[in-house]
Amino acid sequence: MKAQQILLSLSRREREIMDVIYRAGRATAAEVMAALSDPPGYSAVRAHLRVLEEKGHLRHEQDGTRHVFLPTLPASQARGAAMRNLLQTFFDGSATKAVAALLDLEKDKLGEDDLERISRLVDQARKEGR
Amino acid sequence: MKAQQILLSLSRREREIMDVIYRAGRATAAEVMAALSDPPGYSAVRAHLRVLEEKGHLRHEQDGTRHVFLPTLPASQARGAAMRNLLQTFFDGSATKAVAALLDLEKDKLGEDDLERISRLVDQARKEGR
DNA sequence: TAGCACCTGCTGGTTTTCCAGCACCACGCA
DNA sequence: TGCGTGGTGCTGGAAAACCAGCAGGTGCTA
Repeated sequence: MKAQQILLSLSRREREIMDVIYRAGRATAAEVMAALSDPPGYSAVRAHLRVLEEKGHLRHEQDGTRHVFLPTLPASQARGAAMRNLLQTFFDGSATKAVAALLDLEKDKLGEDDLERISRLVDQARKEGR
Repeated sequence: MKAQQILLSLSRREREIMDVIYRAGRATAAEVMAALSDPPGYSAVRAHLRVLEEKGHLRHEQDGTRHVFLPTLPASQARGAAMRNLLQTFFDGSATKAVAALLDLEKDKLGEDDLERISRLVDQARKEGR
């Protein structure tokens, strides 16, 4: 399945749950429930997790007696797909515009060292592009 | 309503439709339908648009005999909210990581002039931060 | 003016989502 | 061993989403 299609195949709650799990990396049902906005009951969360696992978006590992859920699609790929989508929807496909928005959005939080690091990233990209 | 909450208040189709409209800036029902994946009938699209308007996410302008729909929330704010959300979900809140992913994702498409432009953006942010 | 193309508003029924409840199992401990 | 805690799987029914169809309006043109 194409990563882009995944987003469209998820219901609202399902997407929210996937977000939580990507954010955390891995999570138990209780942790997912705690992170949800306006959380439903525990069994409801579990039902969603089961469905997501059936659909192939999640898998779980046994940790003692309970399950720890993690995404099937590696975070790196999910990141890429999400970023691409954002780029298309809001930035006209232009990475430059996205960087501009990013810098503006975070300007209060970014320190000199962060900017220095970003600067080096760009320099490196220029070298490689040559 | 907080911009973040908006994302959660939309159903799958609704979100898809909002994406289409943000992408286009403004669109008629027919245009929205054309842009949807696995598109439903024309009346279905119209029903969604009506609901979205009732919910306050869209408004429309008259263009001759038909309606052109546009987002209530300005694109700039929607962009910010979406970016912030992406940052939190996939990049641990770190703009630096996001830029790195962005450069990597688009490395084949970015020309020297793009990188030059991005570089200047960073420099400017550094000056302003001082 | 009649017919056509294209739009709008609304409604009802199917499908999907969403959730709480229930039965059961494993473990720790008095 | 008996009980409490905290996990699991499953199910049915309410609520929401989704969609097609229909009635009606407007403007164009033959």
